[in-house]
Amino acid sequence: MSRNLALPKPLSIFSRITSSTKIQTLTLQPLKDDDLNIHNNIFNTTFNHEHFYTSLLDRSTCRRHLNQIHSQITLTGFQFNGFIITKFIHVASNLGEILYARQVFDEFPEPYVFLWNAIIRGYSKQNKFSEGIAMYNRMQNTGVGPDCFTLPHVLKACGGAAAFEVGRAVHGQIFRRGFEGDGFVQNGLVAAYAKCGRIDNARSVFDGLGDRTVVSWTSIISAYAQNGEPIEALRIFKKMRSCGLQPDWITLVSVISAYADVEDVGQGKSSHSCVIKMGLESEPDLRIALITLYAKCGNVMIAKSLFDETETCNVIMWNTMISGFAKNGCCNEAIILFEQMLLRNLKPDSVTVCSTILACAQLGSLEEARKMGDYIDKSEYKHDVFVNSALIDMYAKCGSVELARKVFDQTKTKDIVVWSSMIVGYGLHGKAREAINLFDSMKQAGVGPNDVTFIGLLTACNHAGLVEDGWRIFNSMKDYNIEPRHQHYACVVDLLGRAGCLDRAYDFIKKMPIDPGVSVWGALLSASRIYRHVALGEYSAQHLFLLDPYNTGHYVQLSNLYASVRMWSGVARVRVLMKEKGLAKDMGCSMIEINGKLHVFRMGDMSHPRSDEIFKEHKRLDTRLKEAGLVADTESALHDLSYEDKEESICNHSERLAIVYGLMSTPAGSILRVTKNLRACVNCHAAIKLISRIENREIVVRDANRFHHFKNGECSCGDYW
DNA sequence: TTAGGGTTAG
Repeated sequence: MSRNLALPKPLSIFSRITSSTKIQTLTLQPLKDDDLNIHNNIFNTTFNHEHFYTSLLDRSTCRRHLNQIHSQITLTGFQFNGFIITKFIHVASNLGEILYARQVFDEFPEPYVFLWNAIIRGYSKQNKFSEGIAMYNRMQNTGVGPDCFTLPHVLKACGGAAAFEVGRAVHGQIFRRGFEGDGFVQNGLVAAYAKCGRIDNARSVFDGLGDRTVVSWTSIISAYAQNGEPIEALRIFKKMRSCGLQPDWITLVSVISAYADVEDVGQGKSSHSCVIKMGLESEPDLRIALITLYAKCGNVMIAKSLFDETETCNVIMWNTMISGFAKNGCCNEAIILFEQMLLRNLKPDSVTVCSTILACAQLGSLEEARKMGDYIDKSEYKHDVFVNSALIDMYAKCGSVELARKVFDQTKTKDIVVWSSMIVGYGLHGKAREAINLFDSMKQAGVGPNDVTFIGLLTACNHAGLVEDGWRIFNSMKDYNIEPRHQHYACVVDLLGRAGCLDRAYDFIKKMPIDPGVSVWGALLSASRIYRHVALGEYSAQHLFLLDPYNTGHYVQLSNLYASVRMWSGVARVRVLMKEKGLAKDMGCSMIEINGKLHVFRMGDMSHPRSDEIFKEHKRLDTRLKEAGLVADTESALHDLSYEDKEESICNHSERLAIVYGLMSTPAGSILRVTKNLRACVNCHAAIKLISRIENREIVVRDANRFHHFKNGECSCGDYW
């Protein structure tokens, strides 16, 4: 028998060994130290060693068990028994002891295919894909050919490492060795190609399958779902059903995730009922898919109740809920959940901290960001590339490009995402020179740019008004074989439009090789509003109302454009349109953090406990501003108010209240940081510049679009936003 | 011993 290779004669000690029946009963119980002490309970000479060691290994739960079993194996001379050692490698790698498994593998003189399968499987299971592939190559170099069990494991490794070329080579071997009819191998190929993003290759393997099982269907459905084609995934799912096949729980995970991607909460809900009908609602991984679905569709409370109902949540479930909160703007809830995790002594993984960092970035509070930064600094994730790029993004979005740069400088292995995050960070703050210089250093470091790098560069040029640099950068994209996407075109339109080159912007749109989307028309409308170009503004708005009819922002922009040229009838028309669609203007809202507590203000907000003092101080400041020469521009949108009313409602804008409260509650000379949900208005921008001078304060405002650093009466945006 | 899924950064 091949698996009994090198089986030595039993040593004398084995003349007194437990009976097989006794071992059968033992397998039902967890391993105890006594079970390992085989010297004490040995009688029977018909003992089956393989059975005995398999039983012990099956019940092992830790490295200590493995150590003891391994020394027994060696002591009894079974270290060359292929069957026992294969089992050992299998169990050790399942327990995460892949290095130990490898050590035992290396001690085996001439491993045959079962042992190779076990070690390759071990590496694949532990996500050590390149090691798995390396072992596969070594196996072949030693003259051992793969069998139908080797191939699915090595294909999994190819998928995990996104090693398309290796996968294709394996595919060739499958043909040459005649495994092309094996269902397991074929499904493995579909999955491997899908994970490499080669959906066409995956599809052609699937199309060639004679016998399609639920696993085959699930493989191709998830292939489309993972590659950004959820609609095709769902179409294939329908086809599978029409062939009379019932989905199992893994199929449903992929289907629900496709519904989440297309944000079809209705169909998602019917899958949820299907899950309940099939009695699968307590399956943790299906819960994760459902929580993602509800969170992505904006039903964050349903997601939370599913989360709360779950007795023992695993890390991924916590991650799903934290990122679900963050994506729905519930940043505080996300951070609180992270803190709860720590309080319960649950160990966050790198995904958990990335999701929480994202929540901090969205919240915009530098204080909260610093806390997170300190936590990471003391954690094992200090050198994680994902975490570092998230931190760079967070600090930049929380107003401190300096802290972002500090993390950037401390990041040892800088991948493209780390470089791009920093470039995008500079872009956000209008630091175009720094962004372009960093781009040069990046190229010198041998890192090639990607599409996001260019978004950062173009945004930087936009905010700094560097039209020609931006134009040159956009045109250089083709040198790097990067196809511009909607956002890049929108950046260029914005760049040209803001600089007043409206005709050039419009020409540019006409020549675009792809259909202009919301962002492109939005940029043109915004430029038309700045330069009061009614015809172009109306034209852009027409497109926007078709493409994105429920976005309040477009209506407000058009209305402001009409108001700026005193076309009150136009303003009224837009109002009617909004009413018909059931839309209301977004309420401006600003936040400031004082001593770790967030204070939120809306326009004319009287709800703050210190409201009286705030308004008194506001009035005093207003008088000083007027004395310093500030005149409100009352010509925008508020045409149906009297001059005084207009002036009052402008002065009561939320950011002004937040700043007044900040001035009252912080020591002289300290920096104020305010976050606003909409874009800063012209009046407030002018007022804040003046406040920074007369109060001698640096004020950092994050609006919906970018950062403004106000200092000594000037703003970093150079009045260009 | 073997295949399919779910959470994360710009």
